[in-house]
Amino acid sequence: MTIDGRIARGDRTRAAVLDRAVARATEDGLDGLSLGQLATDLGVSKSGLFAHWRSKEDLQLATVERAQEQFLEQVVRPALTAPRGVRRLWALHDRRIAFYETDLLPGGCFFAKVQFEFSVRPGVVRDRLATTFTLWSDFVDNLARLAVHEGDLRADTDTRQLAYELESFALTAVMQSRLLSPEIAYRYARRAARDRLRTLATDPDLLPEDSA
Amino acid sequence: MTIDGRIARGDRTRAAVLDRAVARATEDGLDGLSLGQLATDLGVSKSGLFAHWRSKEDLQLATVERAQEQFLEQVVRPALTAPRGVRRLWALHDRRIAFYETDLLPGGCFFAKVQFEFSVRPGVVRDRLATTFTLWSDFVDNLARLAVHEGDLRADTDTRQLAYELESFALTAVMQSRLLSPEIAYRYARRAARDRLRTLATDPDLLPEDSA
DNA sequence: AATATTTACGATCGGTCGGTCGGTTTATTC
DNA sequence: GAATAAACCGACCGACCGATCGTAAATATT
Repeated sequence: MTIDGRIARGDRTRAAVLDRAVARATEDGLDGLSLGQLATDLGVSKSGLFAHWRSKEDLQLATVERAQEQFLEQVVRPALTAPRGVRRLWALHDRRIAFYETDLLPGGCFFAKVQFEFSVRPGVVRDRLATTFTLWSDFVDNLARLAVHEGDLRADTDTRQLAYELESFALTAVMQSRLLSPEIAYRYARRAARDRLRTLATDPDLLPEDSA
Repeated sequence: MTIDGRIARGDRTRAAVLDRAVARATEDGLDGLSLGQLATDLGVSKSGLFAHWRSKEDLQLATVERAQEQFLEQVVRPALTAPRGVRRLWALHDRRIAFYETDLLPGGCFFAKVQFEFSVRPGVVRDRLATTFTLWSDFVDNLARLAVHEGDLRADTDTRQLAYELESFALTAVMQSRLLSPEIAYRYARRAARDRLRTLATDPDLLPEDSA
């Protein structure tokens, strides 16, 4: 046990490992993740990892959970401070598609990468990813419902459908930005979301102009 | 050399290997693709593969090309027989999102899987994938331009943007169908595309009703 | 200071990977 | 039927993988 208020050594190690694991898995995937490389990166021994996690799959699961935490901290929570209504919805989408290409996480989108990696392989990791996806989708859905309630979106808006479409634009932007050009991909993703939100908005002028 | 009209032995082997490679890579990725497993599946020797391709990367490239051929043969070409105008555009999208979940290619979408796998890794394979993507995107763009010319879509339609959005819906459907539920994912993808096409169509009734 | 416990390490295991090599089989040509 | 060349195979290599184990160092408790 440890003294209250003081962080245990093991906890610090675990945190460092998982942060690094998220970064590496974003590039190489959760399967391509090499425990030896991961340990070398951090200057620790590979065998030490097995003291914290029983198997590679356990570490993969923990990595997914850590990535989810990062996402909630750095994307979801800041978006809650945005104005309100459809503007908040827009801010959330905009922050999301920009999130994975800037200084925050320059390696790309962890979830886009990993979701496709495990989409065809049943197991605990895939189940965990599905949970993450549902959680995010529900969050967007709730924000959209709120926007409807606040009068920014039309009353007959299918908020679940809207959440799906915003997800689609973000997902494609992440892929295209690497495969082709980030500028083009972002312009498409932003415009698509803005146009969609405008068609559902009670007042189209609530959304910013096309600043491409 | 071989007698005319008769297929060389090596050609048949190459074709069989690549077809199998596309299937396996769709599940495990192009990196996760094991040459030993691939050879065992086909009842050939692993070393024999190196007689046809110099390295694994060479085989990966050939696999991408084969997948593109399959896509052109089974998705693009049949769609050209569809009526015309916006209906043809719709038929193409519909066929595409259904393509990867039916008996045609039950393993999922090869390109969705592989594009994310190589989106962060520069190299010849990624360049080849970008080519494939551009080719597909241009094709949809051209069909959309044609639909404009035929009077089905509004004259001010941004066909390139439309191609991007249709791509987004298909991409997300492929991922969601595995991660969550195929039925739901397809309903979303179909509805999103239909709604989008309706907003751009000169006559919304050209598109079928929501048959969900 | 002595003890107990967590944490980390080096060495090593069995297994799989991509790739090589020498030799054998198969099909075609003369 | 001999000669030729493409196609193919089994055995093997070094490198790397995830995982195990006994032990040493660091920390906490007494």
